[in-house]
This record gives sequence, structure tokens and C-alpha cells, in this order.
Amino acid sequence: MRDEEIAAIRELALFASMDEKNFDELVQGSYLQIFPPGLQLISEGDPADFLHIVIEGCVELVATANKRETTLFMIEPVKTFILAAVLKDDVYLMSARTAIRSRILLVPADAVRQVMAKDGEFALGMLHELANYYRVSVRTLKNQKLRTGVERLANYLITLDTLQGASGVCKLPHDKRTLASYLGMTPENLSRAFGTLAQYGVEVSGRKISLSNLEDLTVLAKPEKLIDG
Amino acid sequence: MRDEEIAAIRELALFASMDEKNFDELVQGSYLQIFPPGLQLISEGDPADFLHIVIEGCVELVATANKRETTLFMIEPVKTFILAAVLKDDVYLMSARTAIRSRILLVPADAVRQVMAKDGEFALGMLHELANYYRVSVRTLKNQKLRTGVERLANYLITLDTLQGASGVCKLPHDKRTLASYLGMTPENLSRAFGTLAQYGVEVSGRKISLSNLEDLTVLAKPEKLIDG
DNA sequence: CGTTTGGTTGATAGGAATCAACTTCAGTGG
DNA sequence: CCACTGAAGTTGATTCCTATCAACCAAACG
Repeated sequence: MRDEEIAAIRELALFASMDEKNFDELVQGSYLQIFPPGLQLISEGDPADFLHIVIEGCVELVATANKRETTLFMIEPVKTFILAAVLKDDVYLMSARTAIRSRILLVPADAVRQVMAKDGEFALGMLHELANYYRVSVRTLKNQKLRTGVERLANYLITLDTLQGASGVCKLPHDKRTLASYLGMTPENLSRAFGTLAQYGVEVSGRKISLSNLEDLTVLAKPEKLIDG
Repeated sequence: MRDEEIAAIRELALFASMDEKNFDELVQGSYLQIFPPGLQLISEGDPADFLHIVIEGCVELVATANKRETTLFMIEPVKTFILAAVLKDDVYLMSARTAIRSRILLVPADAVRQVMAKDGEFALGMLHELANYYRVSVRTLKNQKLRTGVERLANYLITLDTLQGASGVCKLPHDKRTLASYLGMTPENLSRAFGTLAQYGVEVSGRKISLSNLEDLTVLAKPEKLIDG
């Protein structure tokens, strides 16, 4: 790993206030690797051997059962994933694959656990990271249990537009199949949901979305701070 | 709080290995209280002022949106709840109410955060507790997104029977309205789901359930270690 | 070019919510 | 003791949401 990359990683909230020596110990055994899109990084059920950190790109966390598959989370830079499995020294509950070409830092799980035990600052950093993930997961669960598909899409679009500058024009970060899976619906239903939203000023052209009637859309979506953030 | 109660709390995995002085500091400002059934302990959106620990009884974590309500988790002794909100010094994402008469320990949030910062053992305890909750939340999400209502009920019953001794006879720990909300369906639909399961050997009499054909039920339910534990 | 991949549309069926009526049962009070 | 009450649970009819299967379209790519 290059010095400048190490320095960049050091800046992350997770590592910022930890001891220099402990940081070195973590980085020592780590690998920074580039993966092509669509590559399976982790399979659910496997033991957790590395803590993964997305430095660049995007990773999709998916789960399978009953011959069905669903996307649970999309992880964007700079964030860890499968932290809980590493921490509990247990198997992964989700599979992970790159959504696009991605640079990922792999930190050996036992190193993480060892450093965590002796570096309080690092443990606190982990605690905050994990608390964030827990809250995201709860929000996701509420989104899923309390809203219909159309409502989830509407809220997704409003949030997306806000994140991209609230200009009323935004661009989907993933293909629609992935989005459908993330929103808990089939691609066919996502397509119909976009159709339904047309009468609320949502125009779709490929991945480009324009929201020309945010008021009506918001009435339909009923966004909630405790779900959408 | 009585000495024997303090001693019992000290035994919890969360506190077991922490420093005596720090434990005292935590317990000092805490209250142990008994609440009647159905009492609202916490409202979603409120700032987190106390870490709650169920010593005895049962607490239901619910969330509301769109004039709908759903039960996200049931917390049984001895477990904490709303840990993440306390940790992040943020608002609660869920409301909490007692399902039955319950004894609950209330630990001031700022004390928790202070002790956490200086007691590495306690921080590690928290980290494990939180990691457990995260994984429960992910399992719940998978259960919700990958299964139908009848499948969720079937798996719930199989797990319940296992927990209660795998005798083929078990007893629902909550009323059916609560169970329906927890399983993400309406009471009417839960009733029908029980009806559907009759042909798989599920007999219902009030809260008493008997599973006379576990093989067929299991074929329908398709339990997964990575969802049902 | 044709072939693939991603996306859309239509028809149909299945899963789940809603509304309304009815039953059961526990608790209350006459 | 029994009738009343209210809550919990069930059942039926209907509507709505969602998945499935199939066909079709279109941009992307060798």
C-alpha cells in the first residue's frame, strides 16, 4: 500500500484518534485491492476473516433464502462492512459483491479484534460505526414494514434528489434491477411504480430522473425524519 | 436498589468484566422501577436520556408512520434496549412499551457515555451487545423481505417450539395482535395463516400451540440458520 | 448486423389489507 | 349466579398491492 493511501485511511473517523502503533499493526497485515464490477467478495455463511472497507466504488450486500435474493444495503466510500461478524468472530449473514469497480481495504479479522481489545479509542470508533449501522438497519426495517413499494420509491427519489443538490434533477446511482431489489420489489414492479409516479411529476429517462412536482410527490411519500434521515 | 439486585445486575455479560468503581458510578444514578403492562416507556423521536435494561418482564419496540404501527422487536430479560440512541446521543428511532408488568433498570445516558469512554472492558461489552442487536436486525430484515407471512409464522412456531423444549407443544408468549404486528401482518391475516397451517399439523387453542407434523411444517417453512439462528 | 442485457408492458394469479359482522371469553357488577 | 360489557379473535367479502410469466422493446456491444 502506498504512503498516501495509508495517510488517507488514517483520516477516517474510525481510525482518526487511535494510537499510531496500533494503527500500524492493523495496516501491516492489510491488503488494498481493486475488484471488477459484479465480483462476489463474501458469501453468507462463511466465517468472517477480514474486515472490509470500501475506499472507492460501491458494494452491494445481499441475502438469499427460498431461491429468492434481496439487496439489504448499498455500501459507499468510505465505510466498513460486515463489522459485526468480524467482531463476534462469527459467520457472515450477508453476501457482498461489487456493484462497480471498487477499491477495498481488507483488514485481518483477528488483528481487528486484538487491537480493539487494547485500544479504547479504536473500540469507541467501532462502537459508533456499529451504532450507525444498527440505526440504518432499523430505519430500513421501518421503511419495509410501514410503506408500500410506491411510497418507498417516492421517498427514495426525494432523498436522492436532496443528496444530489435538491435541484429537482437527479441520477440513479445503480441500475434499476439493483434498485428494485434494494427497495424490496421486482424489476417489473419498479417499472410500474415509476409509471404511477408520473402523475406526481416524476419523469424518467434512463437513469436520469426529474422531479417537477415535489409538493405532490411529498404528499404521497410522507417522508419521516425517523426513517429517511 | 437492593444489594442483591445490584449483585444480579453486576453478573450481566455487559457489566461482568468492568471496573468496580465504574460499575458503581453507573449504578449510582440509576433507577430500578416496576411498570404495569401497556405502559409507554419511550416515544420515538425523543432524545435518549436513559439506557434501559429489562430485568424482568417484556418490552415491545414499535414504530409508527403513515398512521400505521409495527412491532420491530420484543426485548426479554436480561437485555438492554435503545443502546444505539444512547451511544450516539441522538433521538430514539422506536417507541417502547411494556408488554407485561416489567422491572426495568434506567441508567442515565451521560453516565453510560462517560464510563464507556474510560472503561475499555465496558466499551467492549457494549460493542458485543450492539453487534448482537445489529445481527438480529439483519435477520429480521431478511425474514421480512424474503418470506411470505405464512412462512414467517411457520418459522416462528418452529423456533418457539425449539426454545420451549422441542416437545411439539408450545405456548405463545404474547397475544395474537402483538404477534401479528411482530410478524408484519394484520391480526386477520395471522388468523388465516394459522388456518393455512392447520393442514401442516398446527393446532391452535388460545395461546397453546401443538405441532403434530413437524416434517411437513419444516418443508413449508424452510428454516435457515442465517435467519432463524 | 445479430445478440445480449436491461428495461418495459400486459395478463393473470397470489398475497395481504380493509371493512364489516360475528363469536368467544374474561371481567364486572347487579 | 347471571347478564352485561368490552376486548380479542375469527370469518367472509372485497379491494389493493405485489409477484409471476410471457412477450416485447431498445440501447449496447461485439
